[in-house]
Amino acid sequence: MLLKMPSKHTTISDQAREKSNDETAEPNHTISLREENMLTLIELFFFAYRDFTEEGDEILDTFGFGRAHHRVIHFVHHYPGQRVADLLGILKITKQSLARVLKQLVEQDFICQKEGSKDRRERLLYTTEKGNKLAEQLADPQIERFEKTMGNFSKTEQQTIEKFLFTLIRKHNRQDVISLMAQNGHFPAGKP
Amino acid sequence: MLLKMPSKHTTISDQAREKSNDETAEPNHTISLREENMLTLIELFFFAYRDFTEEGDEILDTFGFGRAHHRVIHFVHHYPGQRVADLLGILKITKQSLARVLKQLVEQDFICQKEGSKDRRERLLYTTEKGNKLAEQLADPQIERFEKTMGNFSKTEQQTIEKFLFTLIRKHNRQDVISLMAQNGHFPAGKP
DNA sequence: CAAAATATGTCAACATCACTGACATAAATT
DNA sequence: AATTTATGTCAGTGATGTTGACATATTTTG
Repeated sequence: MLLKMPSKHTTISDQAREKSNDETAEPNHTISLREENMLTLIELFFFAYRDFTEEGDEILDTFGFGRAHHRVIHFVHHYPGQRVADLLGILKITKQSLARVLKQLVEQDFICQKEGSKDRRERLLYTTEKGNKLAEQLADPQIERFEKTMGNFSKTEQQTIEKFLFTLIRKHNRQDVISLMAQNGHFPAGKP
Repeated sequence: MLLKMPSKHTTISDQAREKSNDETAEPNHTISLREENMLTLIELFFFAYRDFTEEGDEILDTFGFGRAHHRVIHFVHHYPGQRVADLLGILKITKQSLARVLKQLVEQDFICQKEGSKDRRERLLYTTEKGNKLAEQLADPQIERFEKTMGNFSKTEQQTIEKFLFTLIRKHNRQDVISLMAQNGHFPAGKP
């Protein structure tokens, strides 16, 4: 299934002609070029994310898991020792949404829980060996895709891109992201 | 709810200490710095998209709509005269998923359908006046957010960012995106 | 023209993932 | 001792996605 695929009876120029003949086909009179450019970026962002998430799904299917499992196992793997509350803050989902997914991952031995040493109410989350394997299997194609993409850009450009992504994060969430990534010695949008 | 929020009894340095004392807390021995940098970008991409999609939801709630409605009305508004099949290719969802949402939007007079002039089987999709209003109401905060973000970058950097997003799209989908955007005179990753 | 392909719509059944609100337990803090 | 916190769990609900089958109208093709 394709977008506006030129076919025998409908070429792109046909469509353009059709559109210009149509009285209801010009809703964007009031849109400035600047806004139009932003819409292009917004749509590219949508398509990029659409494609980005598409890849892991086949792997997940073979385990009977979905994207929610992916996200949980990714963040537990990359930031071992998270509390449940931390994960809720990262994923911005409710406790019940997380609980269902987490329960499955623990029962099937992808994730294990350890009592907090200071606060024994806490359940610190770690991936098991089995979980590590799955996490890496899921991360590999995404890493590869980003490596390929970033390979097209200079170091400076790569910093621009990192800054762009960081700036898209809402202000009130940025410090949380920085704190999280600092756990692995990473500092988005400029190393200290 | 926050990420690893420093609280009275658990500071970030406490957590670091706890982590380094923990024998299961070092799963990433085999990960290269390059891969680590990619994981940072991947997570920033996730957080950026998470926050990006978050904003429209309050507006949508007041109409009893969800993100699926948003996506449909956005693309119909910005690219008037799409066929149903085109929309399926853009959103990459199944006919039934689209049908449910589209039906609601048509019934409630946000979108109208016109018989194709060449092929009368086609239902070309357009937004109504009511639909235009909603589409613009939904687009405005996103446009504003991107304008603010992009305002931090030079023209050259902005081109880098556009190219980055375009390159993240899977190769076999890029031509479709180009064809789509060409309908509005836009050419991602380099004007011709 | 008759047959095949195409565009769309629709039905039933189902899975995932999100939500809310209420409540329980254990442990820490006040 | 009372309160707050971290977590887990229950029941119910809704949005969004899936598959597969089938119907209709229309266009294209042999």
